[in-house]
Amino acid sequence: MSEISKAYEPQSVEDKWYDFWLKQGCFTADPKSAKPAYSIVIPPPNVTGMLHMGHVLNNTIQDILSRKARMDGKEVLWLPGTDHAGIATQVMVEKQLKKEEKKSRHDLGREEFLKRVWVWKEKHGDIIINQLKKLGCSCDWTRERFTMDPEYSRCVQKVFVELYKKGLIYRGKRMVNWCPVSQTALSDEEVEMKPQNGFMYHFKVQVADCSGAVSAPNSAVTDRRYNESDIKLTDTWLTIATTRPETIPGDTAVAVNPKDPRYAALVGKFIVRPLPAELPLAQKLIPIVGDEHVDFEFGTGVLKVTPAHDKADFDIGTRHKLPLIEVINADGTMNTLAGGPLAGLDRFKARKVAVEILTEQGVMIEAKPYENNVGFSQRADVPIEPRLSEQWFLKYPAVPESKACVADGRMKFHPDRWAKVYDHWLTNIQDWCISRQLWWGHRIPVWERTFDCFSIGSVYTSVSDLLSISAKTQEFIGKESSDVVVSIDGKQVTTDAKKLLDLGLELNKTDAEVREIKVQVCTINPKVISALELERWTQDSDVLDTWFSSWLWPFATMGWPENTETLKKFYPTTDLVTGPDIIFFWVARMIMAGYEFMGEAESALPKKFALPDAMPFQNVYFTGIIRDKQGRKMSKTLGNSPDPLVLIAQYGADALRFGTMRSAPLGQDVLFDEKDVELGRNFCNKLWNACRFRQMQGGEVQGEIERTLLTPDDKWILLKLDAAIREVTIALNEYKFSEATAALYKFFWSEYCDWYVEASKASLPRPPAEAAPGEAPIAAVALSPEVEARKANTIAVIDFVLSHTIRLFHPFVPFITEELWNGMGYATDMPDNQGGKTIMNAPWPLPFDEDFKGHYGLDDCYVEMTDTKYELVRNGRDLRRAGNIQAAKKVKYVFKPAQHLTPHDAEVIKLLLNAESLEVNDAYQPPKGTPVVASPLGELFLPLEGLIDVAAEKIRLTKEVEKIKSEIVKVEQKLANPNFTTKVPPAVLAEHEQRLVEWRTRLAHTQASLEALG
RNA sequence: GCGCGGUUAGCUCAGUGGUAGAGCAUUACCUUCACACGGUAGGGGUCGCAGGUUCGAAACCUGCACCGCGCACCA
Repeated sequence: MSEISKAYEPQSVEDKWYDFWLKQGCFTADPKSAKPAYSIVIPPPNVTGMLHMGHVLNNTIQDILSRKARMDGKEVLWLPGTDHAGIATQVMVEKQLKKEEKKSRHDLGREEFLKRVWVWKEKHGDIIINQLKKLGCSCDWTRERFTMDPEYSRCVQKVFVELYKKGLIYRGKRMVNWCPVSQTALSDEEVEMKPQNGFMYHFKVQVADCSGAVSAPNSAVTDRRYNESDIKLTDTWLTIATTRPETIPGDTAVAVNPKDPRYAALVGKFIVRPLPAELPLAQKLIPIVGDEHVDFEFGTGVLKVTPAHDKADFDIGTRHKLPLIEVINADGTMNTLAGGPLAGLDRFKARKVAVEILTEQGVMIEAKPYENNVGFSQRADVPIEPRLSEQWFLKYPAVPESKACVADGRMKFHPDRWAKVYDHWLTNIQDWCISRQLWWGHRIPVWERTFDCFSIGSVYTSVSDLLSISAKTQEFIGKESSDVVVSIDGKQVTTDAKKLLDLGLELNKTDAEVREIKVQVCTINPKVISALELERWTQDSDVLDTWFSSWLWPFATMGWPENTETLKKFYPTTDLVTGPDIIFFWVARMIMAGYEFMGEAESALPKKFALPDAMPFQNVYFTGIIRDKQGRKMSKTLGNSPDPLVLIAQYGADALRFGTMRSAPLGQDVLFDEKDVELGRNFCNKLWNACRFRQMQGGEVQGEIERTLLTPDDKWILLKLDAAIREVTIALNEYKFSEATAALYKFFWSEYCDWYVEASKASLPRPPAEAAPGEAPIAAVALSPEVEARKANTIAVIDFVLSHTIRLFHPFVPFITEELWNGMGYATDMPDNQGGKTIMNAPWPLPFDEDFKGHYGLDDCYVEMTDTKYELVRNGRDLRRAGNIQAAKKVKYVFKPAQHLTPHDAEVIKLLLNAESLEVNDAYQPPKGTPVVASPLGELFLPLEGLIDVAAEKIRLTKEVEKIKSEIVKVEQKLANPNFTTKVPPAVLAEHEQRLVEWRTRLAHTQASLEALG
């Protein structure tokens, strides 16, 4: 800090120190260190992502925790990385491909397309990482991970094999949430319910009797064997309510509640389905079934059942063995089974057309505007389509352990109300659909081949034979059979099973129709894989949900499945900082994965990982969600999200960090306002200038404080510093970041700058004024030894306070504090690993112990005494108003002390009053009308010789008197109440009595001031 | 429907039973030699409503209203 600019300029400071920290390896965690470990894994941002305010909030908190831990002497690992964001990344590259080459991914083919994704990743994947660096994040970049790194991929696939082997992963045909835009299945968590304004359509259908009909349960509707002649249309019509008339062609029944007196008798009869209109009557007939699911209060009490396109209807269909008719394609268009006019139309267009057809038929009764909740694909923002398809599912592992660790408080959530949400989700947990019909992601490590049932036992005799694996590989499999899991028609078999014949026949003898069996091999063993591929086995084409890789993040990033030094040192991690919006997506799943793969929870893995408690982190801090000033969520479409990098360029990273922290209370959403960042900048500037003031006093860092020379003001600020250290430390321990910043702000601005710095000027003789141009330089005035000593001691106090303050601030505003730490010379006295090189490992300030306080005479009475002095000053300044005197104008005060006043205190009061002089006069007789304030220290007069507006001042003081009187009445009433005086704790009683005395004193003082005005 | 937050100064928010607070905004004055990204002094609140507990409630309890969120959903 050789050149001290008048205002802090972050641009010239931030990059310099970040480079320095990197070069010095300050962020690199050493697993061999003897220091206690502290670790955090970053919530990996999407590799396609750009830094937004949510990242700023989240990562600033992680950085504060990491930096604080380093100063606490911990060995810190903050492990960074990105995730591959399956859908988002694939869509982004597809868009680029379309734009630049007018091609789809199918034009390129899977392999070539994936090459393009990697090219994109190499080119743009580190954008967000570099942005995090701009923010000052002290991540160990040497350990940066990406969820598609080869080692990471192996972890994901290994985990898949393990879970497959345990029977927790299975493939099944289920109703899933289908996104017609991305054309993939989604998990339940990726579906967001949104209220939609639509219509509730009421239409009528005619009831038919069909006495001779056979409702063939398992046949497709087109195979129905009704005789047209057996069908008797009745006069009864039923009204059905639906929001989705386009699915009518997929209806295979109408359901009523069997207890509903209106309809119970109709169960067993049929209705004529109005769509597709062109079908012959016999094919339009669908049964009326009785099902308890139907709520007869709702709609008309008659429910159309579309088992292929609705989850609840699917269940009804299963109960009544209804056929399924799929009428909607994977892309959301209608297929030919939907009927001529609808076929080929988009589902929403088809809805309109269906309504038109029904209207033409004269069966449409009404369309009421209706708001209902529709599931939307979170990613593509279109309504999802429930769809029957074959997908991979996971039965969640280690659920009881995961529930217990949070419920019994071993893992703490901050704020803890999220524990309830977490528990509720785990209690109602459904199997996780983990397969995605995408190309970008971890391919499912399952190979499949279909065999003719009759060749089993004749051509193939054993499982390994079936796998057509050479003798050499067979041996390998024999050794590492845990690597290879084989299923035949979904049932796991052992690889060394010799009795394939029995196995195969047993599997198939129940159904003569089945002529083929499916054999699955789940493995990540490359030798086995190459053998399989040679034999035309095909790998499952699906990839895994991105969260199926990020749930392994806390240990897969640390070298698992090897038992690495890093894992030993840093797992389980200490804190996790994330948003509550991914509590199910990520947090809950990581906990389950931790128990499953790192702990004793029935893991098939080597016991080297069997940690007594394998939960992946001890504390989870849930941030709020950043909103704009109007409380709206920040979003790209609204354009209400400021670009953090623009803010950093404009105000500095420290300003952004401090401002964000100050306005982010624990667990509450944050309404972001650029004003907050401005506040941060102003704060940094204040810090800068306070240090600048110290620099202007000249001289080296003063390490030694001479206790005999301490003034009451010195003791006051040291005690305030002690309090600030306590407050900030406690706040950080409780994850109350806004409280910590508020405490720092108050201490530094309102106590140190506003009072101490000003008071200290009494001990710091002004440096000689600059000579005006053309004049001879003014010679420095020699100071007396006493004054020199006092000056040096004051500077020592300033250096002490600043060197502590800067450290307290470091986790919040790392750049400016590093600049000041070095620039002010506070680093020079310290050992290299204790702050000598960088403030990053300077020790975190500790509250003063009793010895320290005793040595320096830091008694709490100095706080009270000095507060009284400052209160007198505040009142004295207020006197200027009576004379309408400008703040800058120097005026003469007279002080009539009530007790001994040291010359130093008199000087301090004079300075703080910005007085031309302060005459201390025991015998002062003020002229009538002289404004005065009284305090326990004495009376302070501002002789104005008739300048004051007596009337206005009287009014003000009279109001003041009234206010004080009312306060006195309040306290008196309390004290007069025997209920109060007998029941209240003595301390509170004493406090009230004391307060009454104080108010009475104030009353006397104010009345004296009033009388003085005549 | 179930659950969870919130409601305090114009705005954003602290405040876990004992004198209602901060920042911003605002008013007046001030470029005084660390800082106008600053200083000094001020104005501004029956703490959402109604009950209850208590000597005492912004805080604890009950109910209600409104705002927001999550989960589950009825076609």
